Amino acid sequence: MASNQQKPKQPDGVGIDAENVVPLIKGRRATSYDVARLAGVSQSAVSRCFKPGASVSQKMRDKVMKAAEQLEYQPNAIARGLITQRSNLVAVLVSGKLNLYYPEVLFRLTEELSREGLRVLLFTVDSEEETEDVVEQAWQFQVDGVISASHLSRAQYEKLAKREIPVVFFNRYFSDTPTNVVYCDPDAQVRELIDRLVEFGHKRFGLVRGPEANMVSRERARMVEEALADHSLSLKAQASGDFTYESGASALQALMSVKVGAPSAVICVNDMMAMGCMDEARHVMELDVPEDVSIASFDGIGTAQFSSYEITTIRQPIGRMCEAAVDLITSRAEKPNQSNEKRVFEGALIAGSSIASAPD
Amino acid sequence: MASNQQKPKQPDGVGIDAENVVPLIKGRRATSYDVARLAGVSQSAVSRCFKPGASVSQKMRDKVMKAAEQLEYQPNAIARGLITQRSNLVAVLVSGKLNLYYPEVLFRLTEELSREGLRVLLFTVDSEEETEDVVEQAWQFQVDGVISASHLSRAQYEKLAKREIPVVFFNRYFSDTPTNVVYCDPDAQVRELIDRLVEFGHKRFGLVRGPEANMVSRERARMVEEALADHSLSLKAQASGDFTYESGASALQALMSVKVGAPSAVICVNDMMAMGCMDEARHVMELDVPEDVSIASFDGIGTAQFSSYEITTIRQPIGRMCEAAVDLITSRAEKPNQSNEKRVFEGALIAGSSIASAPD
DNA sequence: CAATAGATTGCATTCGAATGCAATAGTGCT
DNA sequence: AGCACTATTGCATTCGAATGCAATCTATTG
Repeated sequence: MASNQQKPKQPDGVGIDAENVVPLIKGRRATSYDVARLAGVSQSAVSRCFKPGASVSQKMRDKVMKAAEQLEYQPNAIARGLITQRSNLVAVLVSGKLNLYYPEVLFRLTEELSREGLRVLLFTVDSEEETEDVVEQAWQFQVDGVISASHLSRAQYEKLAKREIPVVFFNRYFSDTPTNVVYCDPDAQVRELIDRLVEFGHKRFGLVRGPEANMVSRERARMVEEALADHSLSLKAQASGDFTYESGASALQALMSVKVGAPSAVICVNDMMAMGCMDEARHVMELDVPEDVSIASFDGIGTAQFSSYEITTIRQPIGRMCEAAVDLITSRAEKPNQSNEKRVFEGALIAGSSIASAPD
Repeated sequence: MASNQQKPKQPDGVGIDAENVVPLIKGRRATSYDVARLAGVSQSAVSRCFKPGASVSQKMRDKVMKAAEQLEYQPNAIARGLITQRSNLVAVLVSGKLNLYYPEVLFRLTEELSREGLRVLLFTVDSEEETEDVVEQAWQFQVDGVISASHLSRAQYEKLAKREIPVVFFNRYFSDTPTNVVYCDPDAQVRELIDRLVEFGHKRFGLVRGPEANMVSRERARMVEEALADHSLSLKAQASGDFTYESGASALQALMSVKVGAPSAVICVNDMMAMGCMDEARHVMELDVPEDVSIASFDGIGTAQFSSYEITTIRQPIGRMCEAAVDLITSRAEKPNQSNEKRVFEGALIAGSSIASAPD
């Protein structure tokens, strides 16, 4: 062991701290053995000094730390991961599409994870087909958990579950399979929003959905329809997009291109499409928002509150949701057999300037 | 070796493919030894089957692959990293601030890296002080390279360089230390932009900078000043922000709050601040853009082209820059001793609707 | 001062895959 | 069939840190 490097002729005696200063070969990392040799202790002692809560005397700790500093030693996370079976990596799956919701979630998650000593292994996923590759990669890297804010096919989810890798779904879930979920339920706020719009005299509602396969979109759409039904109203027009700005713009065209009875209020299932709608209305169709058409949506991303938009929207408490997601991961990483948990958060209706009384 | 699990009473003979179907204990990963046992071959054979270009017969490959599939075996990237000294991880440093330039770069980099079989270890860094931690983490994980689109202190850079970890600076560099750099040089487009503004009759220019310590901001500001000097003009007002929307909005207030001689054209060193300026002008100060004040900037992010903004800006070829960054990393990971390289790209002037003739 | 519990330390092994080297199998040719 | 090569395969070791267990040291108590 530790017989790499031509040994610098060291006396057999346990020369504490002798001139063992290994002439660090350029580019070669110092290992725990190097530190041990320099400090005149065993490798296990070095290992223990870097493990919080291990039984080490102060004298030992000082000696080792001094040597470690001299050699710029840092424990090798790869080797540690191999033996401990914990990589300290968490795979985070987001969509690569231009939907600014994702960066907000991603950066927040990164922050929260790093607070727990976990690093983010980032994957962008834009379709179910891609999930196979991603899951395989995550598995290869022995990630301690997976947080998915994007697609994750059921088959791949089950592969992870079977392998006992904690998975947390961020604002999405399978309706028929229990999983760990962090979810924002905007039901109450949807009612509040629709109430308000109805008070404003709106009767013709349009909806811009996401892809049919998307659960968040379906749920939000369902809530809108139910809230309308409470007022004995129903959707007059629908269109769908893919959560991007551009698709929101086209959707508005579709909704408004009817001869008569175009909606006076349009609800989009996310902010990004609402921004597209609003711009299309104002700058292409020359409609006033909110005078000619009211627009409201979901998410509460920063951009949608820029003063060009000020969209009335139902905000997700992203910060608390990210904390919860990380908490679910860490607790499951420690005790793998915990049952699934669903943490639900309320939304918050943000009053912007994108809704107003219905035109006559 | 491989003597975990109660051995299922297996005959000593080299039973090729006998009933060695290890009853995979739930949660335990299959290792190359498990596959080897089931296929009746050696562990090294399994390893070779998963190494592209290794010398393996077709018969062997079939046997191993069949067994691997049965056990859902995937090589363990951690163990592989330990022995090969390559982790296939690349640390990417971006700013966590709400500047939408970063997500664009990040997602694009992720895509390009994954094309090369590399994974992104994400770090958000918002100040020089944070870089120490980040570099230490990156080092612990034995990353194959670091791409920094955010802060990275010189001391930390040198630590990485000394350890022969390839580092690529994305659109930033130290003026006095050679490094690997991918950079967009907008010099020609700045001249073009200023020419155009001068033709439009502008004489009073304002500039919104970033933090003084930031190189990109300094360079862009210098180019603007030089281009103005070519027309015997100089800046009439300056303000600075931190690249965010909000700071752009405040900056505009500062620039315009003079009694007389407020600038008729404002250049921002990034799009995000330009969006803030524009919104502040239009929605708070009730100025028309571009009639009362022209606004132009740098970066060319998607959001700045939404029809509420359509900012005239100098776009960076982010796609090609990301490709270049990845290329620099991979080539250095293979041959560590290559000299530093700086790849410079031209910008492109995007004509938006945010500039017009100077008001009288 | 001896005895004993408790705190430290070192030894030896382990994690899972890659690889140099030696052994073996397979091929082509005369 | 015999020989010379080349293509495959297996053996044994390695990467760097963590950890159970045994050995040693320290402190406390009678």
